[in-house]
Order: sequence, then structure tokens, then C-alpha cells
Amino acid sequence: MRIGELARRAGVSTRSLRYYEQQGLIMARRSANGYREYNEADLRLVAEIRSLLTVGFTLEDAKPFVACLRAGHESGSSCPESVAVYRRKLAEIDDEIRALLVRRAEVAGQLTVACPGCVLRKQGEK
Amino acid sequence: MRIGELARRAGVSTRSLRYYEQQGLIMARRSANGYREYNEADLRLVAEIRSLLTVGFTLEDAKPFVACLRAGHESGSSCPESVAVYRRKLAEIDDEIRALLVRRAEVAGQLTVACPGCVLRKQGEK
DNA sequence: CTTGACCATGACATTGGCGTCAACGTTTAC
DNA sequence: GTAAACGTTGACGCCAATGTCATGGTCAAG
Repeated sequence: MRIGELARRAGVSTRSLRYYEQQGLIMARRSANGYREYNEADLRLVAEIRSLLTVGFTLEDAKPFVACLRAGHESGSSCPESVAVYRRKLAEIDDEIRALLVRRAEVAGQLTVACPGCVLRKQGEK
Repeated sequence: MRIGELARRAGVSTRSLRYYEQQGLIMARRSANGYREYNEADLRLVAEIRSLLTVGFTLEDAKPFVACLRAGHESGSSCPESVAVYRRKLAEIDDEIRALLVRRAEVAGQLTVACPGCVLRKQGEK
């Protein structure tokens, strides 16, 4: 299949597919006229990338997963490199959450001073 | 005082001060030679901006606070516009935290499948 | 042969808060 | 008078993942 069909089937733009290729994630074969030629496996790669992007991964983060799939594994996360990325991202997310909780507390504190009674309930507080 | 001194005293770069001016936050008087001339009140404005930026506000968010101070209020948050920004930012932070918790759960779920026992404790779990 | 739907590459725009040069004027001190 | 240290404006770079043109090749239907 060519890039337009893959884009439609994967629910992404052709621009994105070319960008993924440029970033070294999905390399397509080329037919005689220079058109990119894809197969079903490529559709899986794109799906993997999209699901990773939607949970906040970067394309760089997604590379090990794609490599894992291309290496023949049934899941992109079956490889130690992928697991390492998962663990790192989890730590990053935890850091962000911690930072946000601190910021929330600071803002809420200021708001309380400026306007007592204005503060809404905090995450997790009933 | 001129821009270099204000920058040193406020702990920011001259580049930032000029940028704040360009964004309409801090307008300096100009002396005959075209140099920006600041006073102590401007130092307070910059301090206000910095403290807001560090808790994740944008320069746009900071505008009402600066306006409040310039209007003569002792605190940048004494004006209803400022309070409104506080409330909005609080809601935004809560949204971000919610989104991050969702992402964390998704990533942790995937990691659990890929590598049982790898997942770290969640925020707030003892 | 032409229209239209594809495809290709290349390059600029977006968002925010600056860093960092460039190229040039001013002031200060020696 | 000249060098150092300051000031001015202007403009490009950065980061990420695209959107969106511009310009042009390919190909099937009519």
C-alpha cells in the first residue's frame, strides 16, 4: 500500500508518516517511481507509535518499541530497551506529578491569602 | 537605575527585561540618550513576574498581577482579575494532574504486562 | 490530451521564554 | 584618545510534532 492508504488506515497524516521516516522510525521500500510502499507490518508500527505518543512519549522514546516490533517480537514492549523506557517515563511522570502538586499547593496558598474560601478541593481529597 | 542594575538586582537577564517590556508587562521611561530608566517599583514588578513564572504562569497570566501592582495595590493578587487567574490556573493544574495520573496508570499497566514487578509505587501510596 | 487524484521533496510557521550574536551608539575612566 | 563596560534594536536558534504551502513528477480514467 502507498502512503495515502496507510495514513487513512492508521488515522494519521501523510506528513506525520514522512516525519516518522525522517526520524528513523519507519523506513519504507520505494517502488520504481519513487513512491513509498508499505505493508501490514508497517501499519502495526504506526499504531504502536500513535499509542505511545498519546500517553506522552516522544518519537525518540518510541524507537525501542518500533525496533522491538521490527525484530519480530509480538509486542513492542517485549524487549528490555522498551521496558527501560517504560520505567524511565514512569519516573518522569512521577516527577511531573510531584512538581505539579507542589505548584498546586503554592498557588492554592496564594489564592487562599488573596481570596479566602476560593480554593477548590485538592486532587484525591474527598 | 538602568537595565543592567535592575537585571542584577532582580536576578534576571537584560534580555528578559526587554522581552517583558515587548510583551507589555514593564514599560520603562527613557532618559535623553534612549536608555531605559527604572525605579524601585519596577523591581517589585519584576519580582512578581519571576515568582509567578516559577510556579508555571505564563507572561500573559502575569499581566493582571503587574497591572494590580501598578495600580497601587500592595499585593499583585489583591485585584479580582488576579484572583480569577489564580482560580483558572488552579483548575488547569488540576487538569494536568488528572491527565498525568491517567497517563501514569496507562504506562504502569503496560509496564506491568511487559515486566511484572517493575512498577514503582504511585504518588501518595505508602 | 487533459483532468484530477495521487506522490515526491523542501521549506516556512506554530508555541514561549528566553540565549546569543551582530552592529552600532554612549558613557566612564584613565 | 581610547578602551572597557554599558546601552540600543534586530534577528536567528531552540524544542516537538506536525500543518500547510510551493513546485513538480506519476498515473489512471475519460
